[in-house]
Amino acid sequence: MGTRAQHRDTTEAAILAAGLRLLAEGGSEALTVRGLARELTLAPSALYRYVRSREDLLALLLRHAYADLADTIQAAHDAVPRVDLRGRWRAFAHTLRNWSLAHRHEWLLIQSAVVAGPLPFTENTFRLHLLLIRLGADAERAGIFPSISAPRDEPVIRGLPVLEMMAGVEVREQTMLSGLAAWHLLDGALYAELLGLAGTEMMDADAYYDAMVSATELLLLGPEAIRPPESVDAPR
Amino acid sequence: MGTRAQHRDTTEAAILAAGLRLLAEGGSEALTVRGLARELTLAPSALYRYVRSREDLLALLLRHAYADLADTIQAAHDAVPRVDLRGRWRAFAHTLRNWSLAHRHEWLLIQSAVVAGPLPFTENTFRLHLLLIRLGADAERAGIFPSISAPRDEPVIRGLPVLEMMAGVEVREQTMLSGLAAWHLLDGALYAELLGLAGTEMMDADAYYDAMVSATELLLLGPEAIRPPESVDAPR
DNA sequence: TGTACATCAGTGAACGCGCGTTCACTGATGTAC
DNA sequence: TGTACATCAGTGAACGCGCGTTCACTGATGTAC
Repeated sequence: MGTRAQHRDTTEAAILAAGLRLLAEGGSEALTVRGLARELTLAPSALYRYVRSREDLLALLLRHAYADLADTIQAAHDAVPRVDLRGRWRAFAHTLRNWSLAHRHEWLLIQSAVVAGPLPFTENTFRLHLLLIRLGADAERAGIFPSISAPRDEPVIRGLPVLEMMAGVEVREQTMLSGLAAWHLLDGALYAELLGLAGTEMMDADAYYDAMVSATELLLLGPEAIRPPESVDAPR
Repeated sequence: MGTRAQHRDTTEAAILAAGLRLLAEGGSEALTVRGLARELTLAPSALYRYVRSREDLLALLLRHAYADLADTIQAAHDAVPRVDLRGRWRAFAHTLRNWSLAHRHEWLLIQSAVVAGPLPFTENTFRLHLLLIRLGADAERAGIFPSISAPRDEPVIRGLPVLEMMAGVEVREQTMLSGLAAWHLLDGALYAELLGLAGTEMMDADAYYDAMVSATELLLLGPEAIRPPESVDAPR
């Protein structure tokens, strides 16, 4: 690799790093072309050698965030023995929160569709969905079926067959719906916590999230699977 | 009331109306002092007779949105007979979505904490919390207790006693936690739908939300309370 | 009923700001022969 | 190994833009006596 190519790589890395820094400090609003140039002590125009527009820049960071979140959760999930369904879900839930707290603005970027228009769906976009569907398939194999109401004649999740193909497993629609419901529950709680919505100031945040995770377990595993109170402590 | 006071009232109303229009069309970014002045064919500076700053303007609309949402849900909820616990919850859940779809950007304003700094907590801020706590109290009276895991020694919701006082009823913490979990679940689903997050394009949105509501019922009422599939159709 | 003064809505010009993006340029790195 | 040309990173000035906010002002509405 020549000097030129090397230099380009390090500059691209520097752009990504500085972009994440700006994002972490001031949110997506703070991520401006000129601000980034300042951060890198470059002329603003120089950035246009690496990026087509500000939109592009945001999309770049969005992709990075997606991939990082998916990597982190995947790793934590995969570290749990396959038979430990509850443990796998808890790894998902708690890693989701930990990552989000550590990367607030990246999470908000992912969850806010700040980047307008048709999003660039990368292969990362659905990695967590795939993780979820496989977990659901294993749960079904273990005889766990969610008591969420059955769908009508028409499928609710039209794309389910595609996801099943990608995941290499099949699940009932209800199983997938339960998984998504549980995920929504966590996301809703995280929005509230990260945005400081009304009510959050009166919560013990950690314990509150634990309670929310417990609620998702009720959804996914049913009431008989809820542990007795004294052993509720979730992994950090 | 003199001509002057009358005029002031109508102008204030016009500002609110035009503000909501701008918000509906372009989101909170579109709500600028100059844009609003244009909308009202006024000089930008004229608005400073009615509003201290742009922040103030956003806070004004935020308060309005809060009140409107709470009013709407409250009314729908109160129209259901008190004994019909499921019906009351469904009224909450479906009115929440209907209002949000009809007022996307107002809902996002409420849910995004766009207005920085310490929010002006009005008496509306917790009206839905109070509705929820009363519903929970009635559920307990009917012998329904959520199977969400019990809290530790320390309370998770430190402000619960205050809410109980405001609501004039008492509930177990678990009951409140279940209610909040259910609410988060709906909010999470709404964020996904309104922001067009990954995955939403493959859903039948109405049926999907119905499934999410069904999941919340599982949380709140337990599995034995889930209706058989054929009568699942939710009220619109 | 009339006069003198105070209040207040609205004007229009101006301020300084930071933004995204373009463009002609310089000088260094790479390539072909 | 050396020369001629092409590629490419980065510069610096400039563009037009819309923004929030201030300020001295005008003219109409209200008030006190």
